[in-house]
This record gives sequence, structure tokens and C-alpha cells, in this order.
Amino acid sequence: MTNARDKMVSIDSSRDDVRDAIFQSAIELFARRGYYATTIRDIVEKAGVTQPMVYYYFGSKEKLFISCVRELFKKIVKTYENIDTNISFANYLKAFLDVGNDIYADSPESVLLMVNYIHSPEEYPKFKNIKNLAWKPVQMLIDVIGDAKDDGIVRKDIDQITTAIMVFGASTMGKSLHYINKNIADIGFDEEPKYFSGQIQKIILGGILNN
Amino acid sequence: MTNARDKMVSIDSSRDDVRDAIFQSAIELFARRGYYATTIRDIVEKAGVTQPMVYYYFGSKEKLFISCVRELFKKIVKTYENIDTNISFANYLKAFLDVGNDIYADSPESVLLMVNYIHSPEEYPKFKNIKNLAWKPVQMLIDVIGDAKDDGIVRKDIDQITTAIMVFGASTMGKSLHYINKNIADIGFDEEPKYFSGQIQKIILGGILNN
Amino acid sequence: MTNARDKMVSIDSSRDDVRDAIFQSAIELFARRGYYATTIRDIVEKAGVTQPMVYYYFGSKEKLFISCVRELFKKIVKTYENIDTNISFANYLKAFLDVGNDIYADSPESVLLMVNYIHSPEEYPKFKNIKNLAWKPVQMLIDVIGDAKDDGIVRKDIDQITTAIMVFGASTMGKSLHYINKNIADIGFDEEPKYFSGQIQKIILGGILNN
Amino acid sequence: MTNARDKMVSIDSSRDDVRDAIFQSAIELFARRGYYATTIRDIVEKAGVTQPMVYYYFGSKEKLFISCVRELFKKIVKTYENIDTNISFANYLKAFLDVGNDIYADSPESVLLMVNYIHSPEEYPKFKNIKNLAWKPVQMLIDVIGDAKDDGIVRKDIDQITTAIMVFGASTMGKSLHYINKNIADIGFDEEPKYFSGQIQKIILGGILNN
DNA sequence: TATGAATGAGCTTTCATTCAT
DNA sequence: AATGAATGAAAGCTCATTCAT
Repeated sequence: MTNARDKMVSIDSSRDDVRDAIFQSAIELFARRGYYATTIRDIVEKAGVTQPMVYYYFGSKEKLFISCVRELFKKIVKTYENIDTNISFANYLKAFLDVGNDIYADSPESVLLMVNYIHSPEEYPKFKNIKNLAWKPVQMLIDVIGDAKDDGIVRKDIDQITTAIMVFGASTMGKSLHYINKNIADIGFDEEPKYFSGQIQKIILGGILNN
Repeated sequence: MTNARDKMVSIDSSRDDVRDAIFQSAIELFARRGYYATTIRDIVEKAGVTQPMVYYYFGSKEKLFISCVRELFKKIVKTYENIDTNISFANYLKAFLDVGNDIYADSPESVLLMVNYIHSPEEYPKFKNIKNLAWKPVQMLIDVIGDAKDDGIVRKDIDQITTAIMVFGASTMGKSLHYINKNIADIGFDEEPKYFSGQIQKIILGGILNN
Repeated sequence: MTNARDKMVSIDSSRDDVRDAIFQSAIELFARRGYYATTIRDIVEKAGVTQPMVYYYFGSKEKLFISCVRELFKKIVKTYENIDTNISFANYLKAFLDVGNDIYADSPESVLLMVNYIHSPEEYPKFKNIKNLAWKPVQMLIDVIGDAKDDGIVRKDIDQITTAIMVFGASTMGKSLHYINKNIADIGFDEEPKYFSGQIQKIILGGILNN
Repeated sequence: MTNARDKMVSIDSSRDDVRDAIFQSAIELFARRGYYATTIRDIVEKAGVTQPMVYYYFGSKEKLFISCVRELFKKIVKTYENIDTNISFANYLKAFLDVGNDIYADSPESVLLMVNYIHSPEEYPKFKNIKNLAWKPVQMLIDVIGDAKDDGIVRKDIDQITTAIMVFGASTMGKSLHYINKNIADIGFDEEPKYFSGQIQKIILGGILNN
């Protein structure tokens, strides 16, 4: 089952086993419970490591949180930036929503964390410099809608900011609901993100395109 | 010096004073910082009362939180329920959004609290029974859109849940951003809620109505 | 044995029993072990109170230390200031040494604490503003010797600073040794402070007076 | 590239380098901050080595401290023992004070460490066996003054212990003040040790000699 | 009603030390 | 001879809560 090569790989990758375990546990707990309701003891217990390891690898609870958030947000932003912009507006919107679904499929916690982060006015007062990262995807969407207005594809009386927030707000809220419903408590809104995003596309396009 | 009537008045009003002060401080702090980042000390300091008063009037931090949330949510639900349902769908949507703006104008923290509450999967694990209240307005919107579909006003291929979430998600996110931008940190999305809701109406109606 | 009046007194004075117990334990432990080797747990155990009481009454370990030091030093300075300055230099020197002995008899730890404090260059880096208090007695002695030089009582070639340090250094070191020998470990220098101060007087007066 | 001789040399010198670096850093930090306020991390950071090296070369923090103190104290004692005892009492006193100044000039920290050590009743509870070394110079001075009494040079009513403590206490306190004033904080007593010791000699001799 | 004082439990963090390599 | 990684124990401190008055 395990040949020599696998072993080597596992040795290599085991270099940061502890760090990774802390990181993963931290993301999940921060995402589900928030910063203050998550304790270092929770994190290390889930990760199966000892408390000082958090300080060895990350320095403090705050720095651990920032590491988690920054790393996730960077990855998210990068994924959105990979969308080819030389496509039609309708296709871009579809791609934007698909990327959101992919991210959620790959790491549901990252979406939760982002939503929580965006909506917590003072819970993370010292982490403002991450705000720009968190809002980057929305900003990208705003720009694309603005361009589409310039090109006459989107109606001139449509506000790109509102539109972007509708797309982003609805798709993230849909995922947030899906996560809660699946993992925590039955709240009755359990559609698949894919279904939501298909509907969002249709409604948005119907509502903002010319003609 | 102090006659019986004065005493009664002062006792009556002072009782409410203390309870109200705690209540108001708690709402604001819970809304801005979340449940776990808010301490009893923070609350009583802001309210200008002593710690045991919280336990005298509310029993515990948890019960205080539930009181705050329940009271606010009930008020919010009641306000939405006051909307006359014997009006056109377009007018109902407008009224729904207007009510949201009124609530925000009257008590911005209640909106913040609701948004946070909805998006926090495990931060408030023991307070699940409030979930129904929190989702009531969305549910009402879903029902109205459903009726409008039955009446042939809204297209049959439109999902009422997605639509409701788009309306609700965008309008609450807009307010949340407005609050943060005005009171806490400049994040660059500072349109007035009214502007947002006007745009939302237009886009939604354009996207879902028949013809 | 205990009449009503005693009870009342004890009730009155019991108001700050806990604070006093912490204060006394802290002084003794800080004096004997130094700041860093003394833990809050040590202090409260000795005082028979719980940990949060330290924070209730003093705010932090650092503030507790500063409170102890400042209060003791103020008392010490005040005692030295009570010496009548309208007496002969020889009598002043005697009085100065006697006051030192009285303080030591009353509160040996205060002398220990002062000596340790004076000699610890960086152990208490944030407590510099207490330094002035700690050096006040020496400064007073310097001034008196200076005056005695002006009056022709002390020889002009004698440096008042050196003289004061000899008096102060020897008498405090003598007490420090006495304390250690009596309470901690036999180190073989166990003369009574009174004996030391008599000798110091004699030697100093023989060494600095005119003729 | 590297031949055997080079290896040996580099091994030899590097071994001493690491040990010495730890030793020097430890002395300075222990002297300035005391035992408990100094951490192994502080020491290795200052020395530019890794933590386990302390354990490899010294076994433990406690043993490192004892090594430092013992080595310094032995050197100090040896220096005092080098004073020729076949000289006049006055010259011996001068030589004694000069040696103190030389030691301070060569290694100010050793003086600080000794003073702190002597005055710390319980900070170093397990290191009592070093006490004898620390007090050796004073003991030597006591003996010499005793001899001078026997020889009729010093007055019979003079106590040699008090005298020794005055000499030792004043000269070490003078150096301690000088160090603090020069390296840490302005406390206003900044005379050079040489000046102090000249004055001490004069006052002591004037105060204790016959005639 | 209201308060100052008190508490057990738990928090984040750091310490001296050791292990595997 | 040297290191990065790991650990148990304990540090200072704060929390929600309660008691006596």
C-alpha cells in the first residue's frame, strides 16, 4: 500500500504537519465560532498538538487568526483573478458565481470566515488591513459591471455597487445557510449553492441588461 | 422632602432606568462586538450601573442576550407584519424595503445584530429557538413572491427563495456596510440605504416580473 | 476579653482586611525574593485570599509592587523628615541612625525592599519614578553634612556624598545581614543594628570632624 | 578544502566561542536583571546561539548561574588574595580599595552581581554554598583590621566588622550607583569609583587609627 | 433595589527543559 | 557539537457569577 516514494513524500510533507494541523483546526473553529469564542485550547485539542506549538509557529492567537484569514483571502482573491476578463459580461458573471461555488466546495470554512469577517464591525478591530483583501472580489465585480455599462451592455440607470452587492451578498448568504443547515442546525434553507447561483444569474441579467 | 407619590414615581422610573440602560448598552455592544467579545463589565460600565444589576434584571449574560435579541426581533417582525398585504407585489416589495430602512434608521444596531446572528453558525449555539424569529421577514417575503408567482405576476422559472435572499441579503449587507463606514472604519461603501433599496427594487422587478 | 467596643473597632478596621493581608504578604515576599521570583499565587496563598482580589484592589502585579514600595518609602521618608534639624551635627547623625534602627525594628522588610530596590539596575525598569523617594534619606544626610561643612564643624576636604553613602551603605548593609542571618541562613554577621550604628557614629565623627 | 588541522582549530575555538558567548551574556544579564528576570532565551539571543547549547555546556539555568557566580567570585577573591600582606595597614586599605576599582574597571557586572547576590535574601535559595566566596574579601579585611588592632595601630574600641562593612559597603554601593548612572538611568550619583575610594580611605583612617 | 466584595474556572502566554536527528 | 521542534508546568490575568448587607 505504501511504497518508498510515498514514504518520502510523506516525510517531506510531514515537515509542517503540526503547523498545518493547527492552521486547519483554527480555520474551522474561527469560521464556526468566531474569534473570541474560539480558545487556543480548542484549537490544539482539535489539532492534536500542545499549546506552546501555537506560539512557536504563529506567535499569538491574534497572529494565528490573521495568518488564517490572510492566507484564505489571498487564495480566494487569486482564484477570482484567474477569471479571464476577455469574455462576455454574462459569461463573466457566470464564471464569478462558479468560482464562488468552487471555493465553497473546496473550503466551506473560508466562505464562512469571509462573511463573518465582513459583517463584524468591531470584533476584529486590529485586523483592518485585511479588509481590502476581503472586499477585493466585490470590487472586481463592480469594475466589470461598470465596464459593461460603458459598453452599453448594462443599462445606464443601474448602479454597479448595488448590483455587485446583490450578487455577492446573495451567493455568500446562500452558502452560509447551506453550511449551517448541513453541519450545525436545520434552518430550512438547504438549496445547493449551484442552484442559487443559477437563479442569481438569471435574475440579475434580466434586471440589468439593456433591452 | 419626598412624598409618597414622588417615591413611587422615582422608584418606578428608576427601575426602568436601570433595566433600560443595561438593555440599550447590551444591544449596542452585542451588535458591534458580538456575544463573546462583549463582557458584562463593558455593558455595566457603558450603562453606568453595577454588575449584579444585570443578574437582578436578566438572570445571566445569556438570558440578557436572548432578551435583547428576542425583543428586537419581535419588534422587527411586528413591523414587517404591519405591511398591508392587499397591495400590488411591486408596492409590497417597495414597502418591505422601506420598512427595513425605517428599522435601520430607528435602531441601526438591531439590523447589525440580526445580520450577525444569521451568519454565526455556532457562536450562539444555545439560542437556536430565536432562529425562527430572525428568519421570519425573509419567510414572509418568500411567501409573497410565491403568491405573485401563482398570480402570474412573477415568472414561473424564478425561485422565490433565491429572490428573497437577494433582496434581504443585499439590503442588510448594504446597511451593515453603511454602519461600519459611518461609525467604525472607512471601507469605501457608504451609500445611503435608501439609494440601495431603490436600486434593488428596480433590478429585482426587472429580473423577475413577467413580460 | 473582647467587649462591644473592640468588636466595633474590629468591624471598622476589617473593612480592608483583604487588602491589608495582600499588602503585607506582598511586602514580605517582594522583600525576600524580589519582584520576579514572587508570584501572585505565592502572595494570595500567604494572605489567605483568592487571586482576583489582587486585581480588584491593586489592578496588576506591577501596580501592587509600586503600591507597596511607594507606601513604604513614603513612610520611611516621613520618619526621617521628622528629625529635628535644629540640633548639633553629631546628634543629627545619631538621630539619623536611630531612625534607621526604628524603621528596621518596626518593619524589617521595608529596609530589605529599599536596599534591593536601590541595587537592582534593571529589575524594575518601569519603576524609575520611585527612585527619588528611595534616595531621599541619603539626600537629606548629604545636605546636613554639607551644612556642617559650611559651619566649620566638618572638615572642608571631606566629601559629603561619600560620607553619606558610608553611613547609609553600612547601616543598611548591617541590617540586611542581620535579617538574613536571623531569618534565612547563618552567614556569620549577626550583630544587632544598634551595635553597628554606634560604631558607625564613632568612626564617622572621628573621621570627618574638625580637630 | 578544510584540512585536519583547520578542523581541530575551528572545533576548538568554536567550542570555546559558544561557551564563552553564553557565559558572557549570562553574566551581564544576571547582573543587570537578576536571576529570575533573566530567561534562557534572553541569554541565547544575546549570545547568538541556540537554547540547547546552554544545556549542553552548563546543564541547567541554575548551574549556569552558579558557574557564572563562582567563576567571577573566585577571580575576585584571588585578586584580593594577591595583595601583599606585609605592608602597612594604611597601604593595605588603599590596596584593598584599588583592587576593588580594578575589578570594577575590568568587569563592572561582576561587582553588580556580587552586590545583588549579597543583598538578596531568598532570590537564590539554592546557591548558599557560594555565600562563603562572596563574603571572603570582607572577611579578609576584617582580619587585617583585627591584626592592626592587635598591633596597636587601630584603636581598641573600634569594631573591625563594622569598619570592614563601612569600607566594603560604601565602595560597592558607590560602584553600583556609578554603573546605574552610566548605563541605565540618571540617578544623580555619578562620581568615579576612584574618587569615592580616596575619600573612604581618608575618613576611615581618620576615624579608626590611634592618636 | 442596589452594592462592594468575593470566587472558581478558565483564558492567553511563557518558562525551563528535552527529544530526535 | 549543534539544531528545530516539542512539552509539562506554571505564570499573570479576566471572566461570568454570587454573596452579604
